[in-house]
Amino acid sequence: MGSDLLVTLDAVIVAVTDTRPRVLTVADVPPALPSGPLDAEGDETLELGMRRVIDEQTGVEVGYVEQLYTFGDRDRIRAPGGPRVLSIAYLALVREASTAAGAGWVDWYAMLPWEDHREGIPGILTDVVVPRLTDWAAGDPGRQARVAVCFGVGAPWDPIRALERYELLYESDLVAEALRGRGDDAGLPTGVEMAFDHRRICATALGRLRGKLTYRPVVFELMPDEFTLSELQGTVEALIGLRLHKQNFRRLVEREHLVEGTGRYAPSTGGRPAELYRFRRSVVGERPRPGMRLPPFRG
Amino acid sequence: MGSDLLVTLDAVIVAVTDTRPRVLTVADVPPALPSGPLDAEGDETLELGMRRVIDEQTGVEVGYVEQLYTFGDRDRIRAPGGPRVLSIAYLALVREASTAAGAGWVDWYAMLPWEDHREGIPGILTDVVVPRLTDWAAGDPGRQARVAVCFGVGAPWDPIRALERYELLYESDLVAEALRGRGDDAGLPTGVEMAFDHRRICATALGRLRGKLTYRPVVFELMPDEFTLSELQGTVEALIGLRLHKQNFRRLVEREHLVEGTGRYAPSTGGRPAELYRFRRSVVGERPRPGMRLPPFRG
DNA sequence: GTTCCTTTTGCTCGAACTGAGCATTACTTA
DNA sequence: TAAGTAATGCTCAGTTCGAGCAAAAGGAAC
Repeated sequence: MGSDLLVTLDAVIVAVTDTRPRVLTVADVPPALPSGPLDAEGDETLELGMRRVIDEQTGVEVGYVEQLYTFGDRDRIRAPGGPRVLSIAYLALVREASTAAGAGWVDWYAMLPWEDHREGIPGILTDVVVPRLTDWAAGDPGRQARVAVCFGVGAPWDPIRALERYELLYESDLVAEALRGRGDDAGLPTGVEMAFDHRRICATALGRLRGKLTYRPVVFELMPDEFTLSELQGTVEALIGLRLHKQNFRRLVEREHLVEGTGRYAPSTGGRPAELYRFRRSVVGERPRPGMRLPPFRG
Repeated sequence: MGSDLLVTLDAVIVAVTDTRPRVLTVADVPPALPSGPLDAEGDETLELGMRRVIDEQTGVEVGYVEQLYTFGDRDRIRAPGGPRVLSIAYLALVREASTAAGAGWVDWYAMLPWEDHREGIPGILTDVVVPRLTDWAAGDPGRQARVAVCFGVGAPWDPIRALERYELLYESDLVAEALRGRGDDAGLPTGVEMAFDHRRICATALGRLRGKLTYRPVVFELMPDEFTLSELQGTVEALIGLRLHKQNFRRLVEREHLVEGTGRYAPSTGGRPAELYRFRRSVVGERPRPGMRLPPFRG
C-alpha cells in the first residue's frame, strides 16, 4: 500500500555508575537516542526488534526492557518531504556503563538539570525556571496551578512528574527544542538540547522509572550481583533525585525482604565495613508489589 | 516507500453504569474494540486521531483519553498476505453508557470473569482456572511461582496484575484465543472471546486503570457531576473488583479532600438519605498524588 | 404515631507504618 | 592510642490503616 509512514524503535538505555544516572546516546552534536526502523518482516515482536536495534547501534547488552510510549505527532520530526515518523520508545536498564564505539553515556541530569534535588533545590530552578514560569503564568490561574503542582511551588515536589515538568518548560519556551525553526537561539541555560523530541522521551523515561521503582524491584536491574546497602541507596537516590534517610531506607529493604546478606564485606572505604547483599529474586513471588516506597512526597 | 505496515488506533472505552464496568465494542460475533487506521496526513497527533476514530465508529463522546500500549507482534493478526498491523491502544473513560448505532456495551468482567472478586473469589477461579493452572505448572517451579503471584494462591490477590493473569492463561491454553488455528475448540468456560488480541488489550487497560486509580483521581471521569459517596465507592469497587470498608472509604476521600458536599441530598433509596458530593477539581493542584489508595493488597 | 428496617454518617481503638534522631560498632588514619 | 568515618542498631512520637460499634435519618408496616 505504501502509506508515507516510518516506524522506528527508540531506546532510553539507562545505567547508574557511582550514583550518577546516565543515558546512552549515539551522536554528539545534539545527542540522540539509539533509534532504528522496525523490520516489519524480520522482527517477530516489537521488543525483539528493539533489542536488535540496540545491539546493532550500541553493542551494549541490556537486561530489562519495557515499552514506554509511542510518539507520533505529525510534526515531531521536521524533514521536508520525508515520511511521518512514529517512534515506539523503550526503557532499558543495564548493569554496566561500558561504552561502545560511536556511543557515549551522558548524565541524565545534564539534560534535565531541574530534576536532581539531591544537593537541595538546584539553582537553575530557583534562579531561572521558577521566576520565568511565574512570569509566563502571570494572570492565568490555570497556568499558575500547573506551575505550582509540577514545580512544587508552595506544594510538594513530586519526582514522578518529570514529563509534566518538561512539557511545561516546552510550552513556555524555556527549553531550546521549543525555539527551533524560529531563529530565536536564546542560549537557554536549561540543560543540553537533544535531537528531535528525544529529550521529551528522556523525561518520559525518568518519570516512568521513578514510578516503577515504588512498586517493582527494578533498581536491582541496575546493580551488580552484590552490593552494599549504601550503594543500593545511592542508586535509588540517583534515580529519584532525592536524598533518603539512611536508617529508614535500611529498615525498608529489610522489612520487605528485598535483599539478603552474603556474610561477606565490601572493601572498606573509611568507616565500618559494609556487608554485601544480594537481591532476593524470590520476593516477586511472595509480596504483591515489592518496591522502594518513594519518600517525602510532602516536601 | 511502502513498507507493508498498517498502523491502527484501538480504543478501550470504559463506562461504569450502576456498579457494572462496561467496554464499548463494535461487532458481536467475536466482539471487537473500535479501531481504525491512523491518517498519517490528517491526524495531527495520535490522540486526536484516536478521538476521530472513536467519533467515527461509535459517536460516543469521550472525556479522558490516555495512551495504553502499542501492540505489534508480527502474527498478532492473521490475515494471509495482509500487512503487518501495529495497533496503538488507548484507554478512554466516559460518563454515560449511551449506546450508539452498531456499537454495544459489554460487561468488562464477561471477558475477564476471574477479575471480579466483589462477591468473593469467583467460582471460575477456584473450580477451573487454579486447578488447571496447577496442573500446567506441575514440576516447574518457575511456573508455580508465577501462578502463585498472579492468582494469589497462598499469596495476596493483586488487582493490578490483570495483564499478567491474562498472559498466563493464554500461555497455558486456558483462553479461547490461544487455541485459534489449532481446530481445538474446547469450549473453554473462561469468559467471552474477542477478536484478534483485543482481550489482551482489555486486560492491559483494566490493570492500567486499576493502577491509575491509586494515584490520580480518574474515577471522577466516570461519575456524573454529583454523586453520593456510596455511588463513588460502588464505581471504585467495580473497577478494582473488590469490596471496600465503607467507613474507611469515606474517611479516605474526606481526608484527601477529593470531594466536597453540596448540601443537597439524593432521592432516598430505603435508608438515611445520602448527601450529594462533587469532585473538587482543585485537588490536582494541591496534593501530589491524589488517588484512592487501593486496599487489601494482603488478601 | 410507633416500631422496625435500611442506609448514611460519626467515632474509637489497637496495630502497623513513618519520619527523625541518638547510640553503638568496626574499621582506617594520624 | 586517639580521632575520624561510615555502618548498623534502636527508640519514640506522630500518622495512617483495618475493623468494628453506635447514632442519625429516612421509609414502610402496623
